[in-house]
Amino acid sequence: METVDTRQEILIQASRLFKKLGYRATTTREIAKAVNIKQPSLFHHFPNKKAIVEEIFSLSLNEAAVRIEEACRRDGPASERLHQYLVWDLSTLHRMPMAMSAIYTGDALKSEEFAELAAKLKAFYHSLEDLISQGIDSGEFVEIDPMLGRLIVASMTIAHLEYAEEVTVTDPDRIAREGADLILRAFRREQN
Amino acid sequence: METVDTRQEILIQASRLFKKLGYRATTTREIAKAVNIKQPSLFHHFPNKKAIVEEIFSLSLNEAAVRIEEACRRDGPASERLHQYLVWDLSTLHRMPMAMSAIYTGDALKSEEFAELAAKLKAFYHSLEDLISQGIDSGEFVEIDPMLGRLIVASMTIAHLEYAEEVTVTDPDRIAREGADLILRAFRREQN
DNA sequence: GTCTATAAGCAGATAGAC
DNA sequence: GTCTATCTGCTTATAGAC
Repeated sequence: METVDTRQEILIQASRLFKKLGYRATTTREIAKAVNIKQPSLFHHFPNKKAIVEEIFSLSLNEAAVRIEEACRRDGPASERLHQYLVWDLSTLHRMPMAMSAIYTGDALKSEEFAELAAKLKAFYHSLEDLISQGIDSGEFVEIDPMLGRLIVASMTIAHLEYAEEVTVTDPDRIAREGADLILRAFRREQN
Repeated sequence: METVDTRQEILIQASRLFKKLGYRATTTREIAKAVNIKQPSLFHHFPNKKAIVEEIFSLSLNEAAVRIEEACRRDGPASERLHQYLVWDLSTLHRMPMAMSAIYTGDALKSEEFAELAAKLKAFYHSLEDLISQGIDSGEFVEIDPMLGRLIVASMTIAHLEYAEEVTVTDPDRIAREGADLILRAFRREQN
């Protein structure tokens, strides 16, 4: 077995355990057992436990941060730009072999140990609130506090992610489109 | 200071720490420090750390489980029964001095240690899915998997709870009504 | 009802052989 | 690249004085 496979397997098994037990409650011994290696072997692939969660996080957040910022700056209806972003986000996440909902649901980034990751996430949330504000100003969305809008988008994204992790996804693109539609329903003003 | 006050204060401070750090990551020393007592004094009020989280959980779940089941069996439009339930749920949670979102967001009930609590929550979710199914069958709600509907209701409830914990709530009833309206928007079919 | 002292166990991480 | 053995520190919880 090549190194890269073990590395990938660590990320997959760790994400599933983080989802089930939480980051702090998941021990490096449990991760190692799921990967079928002994606990100290983990430290050949990652310098520490924190680095595992950071890599899973980066996998989903780095590109998302760029794309949401782009969506903020583009022209056109805010609801369409948000919809496009959500379709990309959901289809990307649905394709990943890791249990991505673990990251946002879990306890990891709430502790001060992960202040840097939390700051990145905060910047992402700021762009999302900006985009929602644009939609409220243009009359596309109902008038809610953009912060509440952001919390709803984030929580519904996680809910949809958890749903897709339970049922068998055959067409990630279709389920991503349905998810984006559902999220926008929650605060898009009726057109007719 | 009376015993009951210290007990209550432990529940409040513990819930805030559970929300911030997660159940497993919050140490009994940290809880004790927040309450201004020493760590072993906690064990005079609660037999163990688990009992603290169980009490916070029971505070919100016991009555909720009875009420959602009643809502399932009553007559009338399912959307109205769900709305009434959500208004009660949100206004009750918004009035509590504990950080109630901690319980559902957190890592606590995912571990096997809390299998009993998880079973109670599962029964609650079952009733919620039943009520959503009724609304889909009657044409009040859009046609989605009831499981996805349940995940959305639960995640939006938590989002609204987190929102109310951030901003200062002056009128719990009004904000509860607005929250229930917003949650139902997500999958109620337009009437006109 | 709160304290100090401490037990018993488990965590993440390192050393060094193979 | 994986192993066995082990260190150090921190965790929950108990014992028993006041």
